[in-house]
Amino acid sequence: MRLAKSLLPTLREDPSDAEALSHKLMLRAGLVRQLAAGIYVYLPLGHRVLERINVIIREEMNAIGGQEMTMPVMHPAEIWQKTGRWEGIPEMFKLKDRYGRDMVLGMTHEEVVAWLAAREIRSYRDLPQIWYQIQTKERDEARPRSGVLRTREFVMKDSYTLDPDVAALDRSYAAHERAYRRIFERCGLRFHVAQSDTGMMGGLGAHEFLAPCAAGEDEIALCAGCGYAANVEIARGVPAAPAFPAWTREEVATPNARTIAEVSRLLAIDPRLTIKSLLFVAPNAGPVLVLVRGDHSLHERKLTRALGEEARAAHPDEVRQHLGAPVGSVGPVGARVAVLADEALREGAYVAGANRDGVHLRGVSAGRDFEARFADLHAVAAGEACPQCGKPLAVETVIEIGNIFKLGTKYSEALGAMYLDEGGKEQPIVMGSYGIGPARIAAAAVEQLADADGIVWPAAIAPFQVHVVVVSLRDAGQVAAAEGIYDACRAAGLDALFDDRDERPGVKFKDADLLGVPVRVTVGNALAKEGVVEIKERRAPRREQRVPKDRVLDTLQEVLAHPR
RNA sequence: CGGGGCGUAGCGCAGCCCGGUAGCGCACCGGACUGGGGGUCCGGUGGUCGCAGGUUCAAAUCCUGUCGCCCCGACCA
Repeated sequence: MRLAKSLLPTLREDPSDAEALSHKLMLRAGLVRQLAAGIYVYLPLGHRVLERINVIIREEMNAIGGQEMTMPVMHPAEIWQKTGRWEGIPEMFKLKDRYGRDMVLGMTHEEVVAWLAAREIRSYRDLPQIWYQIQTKERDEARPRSGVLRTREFVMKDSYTLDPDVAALDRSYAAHERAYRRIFERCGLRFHVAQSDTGMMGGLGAHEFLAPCAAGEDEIALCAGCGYAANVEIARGVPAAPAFPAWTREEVATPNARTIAEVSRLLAIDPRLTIKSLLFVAPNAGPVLVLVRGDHSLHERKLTRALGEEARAAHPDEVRQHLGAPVGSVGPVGARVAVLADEALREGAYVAGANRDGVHLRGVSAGRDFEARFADLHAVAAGEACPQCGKPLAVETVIEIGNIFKLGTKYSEALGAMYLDEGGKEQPIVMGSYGIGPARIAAAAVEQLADADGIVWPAAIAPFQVHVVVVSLRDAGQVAAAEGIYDACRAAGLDALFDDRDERPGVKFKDADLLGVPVRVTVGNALAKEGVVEIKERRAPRREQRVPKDRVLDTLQEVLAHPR
């Protein structure tokens, strides 16, 4: 591609709307433009990156027997009503056709797959199947953000497995896990595979593929010792217990001290020796006093799981009503509501609110001073012990780039996707569903590899393999040599970008660094003086080779064959 | 949905408090010089100041409403 006449608008400054590194760089390097909140145009360069990622995904999906197809973006409401997902999903775009019929814009395709399977799959002999597509999804996100990382419209590779039973599903699931690992490895990403919450998809199990990066939205706990990795939503860490002083139970005056920090400072104790008491109200169970250790924070997803329903934080007047004391002075002793405590509080004696303003209780122990149900409730912090091997856990910020779910029979039963087994008995098809976000792969690669000068693409997903820069358009020798190199690259099957603009060299070099193409060939003064051009790797700018112009292609192929 | 911020030329911003001819840098167009890390000089083009209403002799500026975008949180198949 020749730059002079291409739509490749680079920006000298960071756009004011962009915060995340990948957002800034993808805008600056001319990969994308934003049409509306969470809705993006992919310009030619961005399109190329996505296509290269999609090629890798296709190869690996085909390798495990995936069959590519295309399902509709727009669906009749009926199939969603049958599975019960028509109601209660705020992200669903709903619309009506001209006759007033309800339609939905697809955010995922379990319903369509189950509908299709209900018509086309009849016998155990038809199973297993792996169906996939690379197609646009629409989700009315509450808060699109971070550029291309969280959008309302995005392309997704979604695949679905159909199996006769759970054992077969396990095999399809394992095949996907292997394929996903290969895809992300080939894309040049650092990533982790972690157990995850099955969430509203329901189902038998799930894993997420997570790429560490600063702009991430999730956190995972990782164990370097045994490889344990889990989203903090479900990760179980074992916090070290503090040294408990030999307290007898007594009241202590804590005037004007409400927060854990204030109380522990006033009493000159370790915050780990305090209990944080939070009143929640559950729709069915009513008020629940939730306890975590003073230095811990409650993870609300864990609370939801422990309660079996979603509770909300109580209003200050509700706290007073149920416990007779203001927020900050409440505690479990004598509380006339159910108490749910984090596992970390099973042992030891703590300082807790006394349900009276200005007073706390010292030496409070679960079991002796109050009754509580225990559950894992606190968000895992770095340094807690691994639940499997006891080594310290690390916590990393990550972006989800793929997920795999064992769905079970929820969708097939709702839509009548049945088959006849060997005994002639009708059985529901066991489904799995699996997603990858190509745009997130691209953004995660930018986040992980960029340096101060711009993007550094992994060779496998770079928009071009070679970036040819001619220093001076006035020098006919340079131009002829650069044209020759550009033509030779293309003839050899290398994707090349040719900066043929009449710009000063500095502008071209800055843009080349910004765009992040793996290898740059510079045709400049050294050509006339020494008969050589320069070949430089984007990721190793200090290493530069000077090669005669007829050796360029060989050198390029060598460099590209051994990235980094 | 709760909290905060911002909408002025293609991009980045000033002007707004204290009403009175809409400005700067970059980009863009023409010219001259220059040519290895975002050049210099000369001359230009380009703006319903997000939108609507109000106050006023006069509104980018004050008031009311509204739309859009960003950030934090909630949410997230």
